[in-house]
Amino acid sequence: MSWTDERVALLKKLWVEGKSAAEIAKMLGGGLTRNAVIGKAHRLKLSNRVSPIQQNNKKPQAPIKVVDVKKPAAAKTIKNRGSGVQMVQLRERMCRWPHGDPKEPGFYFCGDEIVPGLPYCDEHAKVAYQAPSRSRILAAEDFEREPRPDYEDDLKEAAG
DNA sequence: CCCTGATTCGC
DNA sequence: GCGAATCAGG
Repeated sequence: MSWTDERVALLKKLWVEGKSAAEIAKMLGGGLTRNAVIGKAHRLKLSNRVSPIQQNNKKPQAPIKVVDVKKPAAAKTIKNRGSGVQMVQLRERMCRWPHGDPKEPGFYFCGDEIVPGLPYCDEHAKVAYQAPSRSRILAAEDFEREPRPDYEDDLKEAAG
């Protein structure tokens, strides 16, 4: 793949919209890497997007104030694990165990490494799946044989 | 360790 | 011109 007019146009558009280089690379496809995108953006002199590092000038989007995320005692009650992550930085492999009220500014997720197949880290998985019913044990054995991404039912069941 | 953009430099 | 490697920072 090369930089056709269309792809350059799309690059410009997305870049200006504030998408990250990695995101743009994926959207453009063709096996482009974020480096390629950045490099191209550079040559196009699109670099007016202030990198997070150079100076922390005004960002184009919402400033997402990280309001003083003090780790509540509850966080350490379970264990001193989980660095505590904001929703925006939550990744696929991060524990989704919530801390605090989602309506409150200091809300965050555990963020620790998850147990494969579960939305939680090992510690929180224990809490979430306490005293498993017989059916759950069977289900658990199931995704030990094969990873099962659709754990939504378990979430509902555990919550309810 | 996950991420961000910036820069360099051989191709 | 291109982009991987590297750098510098969150």
